[in-house]
Amino acid sequence: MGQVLKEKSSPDDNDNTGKLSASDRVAGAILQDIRSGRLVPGQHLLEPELTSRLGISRGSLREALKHLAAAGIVDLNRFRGAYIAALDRKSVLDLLDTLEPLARLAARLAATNCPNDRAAQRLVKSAKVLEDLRLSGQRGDYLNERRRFYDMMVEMGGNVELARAMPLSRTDLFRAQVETRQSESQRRRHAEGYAKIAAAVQARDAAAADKAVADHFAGTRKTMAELPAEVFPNG
Amino acid sequence: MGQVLKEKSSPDDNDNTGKLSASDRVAGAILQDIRSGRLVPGQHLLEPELTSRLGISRGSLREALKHLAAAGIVDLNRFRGAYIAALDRKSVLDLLDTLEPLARLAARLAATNCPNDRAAQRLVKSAKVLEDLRLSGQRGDYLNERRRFYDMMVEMGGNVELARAMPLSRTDLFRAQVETRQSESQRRRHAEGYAKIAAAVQARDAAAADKAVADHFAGTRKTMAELPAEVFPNG
DNA sequence: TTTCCTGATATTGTCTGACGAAATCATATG
DNA sequence: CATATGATTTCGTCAGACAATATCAGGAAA
Repeated sequence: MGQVLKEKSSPDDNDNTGKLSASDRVAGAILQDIRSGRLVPGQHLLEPELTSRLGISRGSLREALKHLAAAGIVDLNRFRGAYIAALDRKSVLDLLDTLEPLARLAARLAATNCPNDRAAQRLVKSAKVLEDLRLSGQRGDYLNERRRFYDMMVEMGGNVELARAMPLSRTDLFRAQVETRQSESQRRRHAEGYAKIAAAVQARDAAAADKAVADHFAGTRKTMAELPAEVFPNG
Repeated sequence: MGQVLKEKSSPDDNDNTGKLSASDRVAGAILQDIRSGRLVPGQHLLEPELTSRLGISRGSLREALKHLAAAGIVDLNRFRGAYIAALDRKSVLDLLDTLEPLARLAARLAATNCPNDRAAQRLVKSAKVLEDLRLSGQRGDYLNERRRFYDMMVEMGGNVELARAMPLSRTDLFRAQVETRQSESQRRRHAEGYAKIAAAVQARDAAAADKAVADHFAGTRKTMAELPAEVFPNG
């Protein structure tokens, strides 16, 4: 699944009442722990540890793990358990190639279909928050806000299928791997990318939004090329 | 989530031994039943019926349903159970907008990175099989071969993340809705689209492959516009 | 010492049974 | 006919059990 994992009630939630099932809470908690750094890519998830820590039964936990596996967040190995997925360099570049056309579509749609000025302003605000968190905030806060930025942009575009297909949770995963290894200038480049995207959307300029996303991805590819091999599994 | 649901052992399978878990077998069986028409969009899936028919426990079934829900194949409603997802007209058009850039990327990659002639020939062969099945075959056979075509093309391109992100299972879903309502000419247009894509890939012409996919999607949009409202839920 | 085999332990995959919560259905009542 | 009420169904979740498999520790052999 493209993914389709959010923690709060959202269009793709499994229930419409606002109450989350146990497995959804668990899936959200694991995602949150990945963004915050509590769980790291490659880490082995033990059922006994998780069930006791989260206070749920094995059945609910296993449902959550199936959900996360479908989203590519964890790898399930028969009789060996669940591991937080770890992306090697090729997978990261493949993921960027895959995400880019979807993100560009999202940006074009947001610029075209932006329902009102308040929505665009929220996007700009989110970009500003990212700029602030880049310096002051915790790592998890930055990644949470980044996710919020994408979710908002997709929602503004009004294409419900896009929200499903965009592999944002998987991107969170590689961001979590990379986040602590970036230089200040790389971090700045990243945060500024969102500001430019938001500005283009606010200006209702679809072509500029498309280009802003393309530039943003080019910057990310540059950063990936600059990172040392130890950041990725298998050299 | 893009999807990530295959029935046989495949790159995204949860085990590397070739043996499938019970929940994966169930998920595959449900997908197959959708393609073959045994299960129709909107249908309510009852746990007691499925556990007895498939001979598995409720726990395994629920794991499978979580997996399918993450892929957008079933809707899970708290205390109301699982329903085969049904796409209204807007969702179908949104899905086409989302899938198109990914399919074009897949075609370009396949044309560029096609490892050997045999692979390209298999793609052409698959397109021919589709042309045959269009007339003679069962509905499920056509949709299965169509899925195989996409899987092959993606694999030829060598981008593993693309396989995850492409919402092919969700497309199966809307194909299953639409398949029996198409005219002969619409069906022919669809099958011929694959032949043109395969030819461009075989010629190693990325630009032509990209255009062939774009044309194919344009044809599908046309077909969607021609279909009557009763094909889709909610008019 | 190093390597290989073997058994003990740990972990997962799966099933069964149970119970409360919520939805659905049938019936009675106005 | 509409509505309220109780019975039934179905789901969400848990606890416990057992088999299959992987992992690890310790001993035997080179």
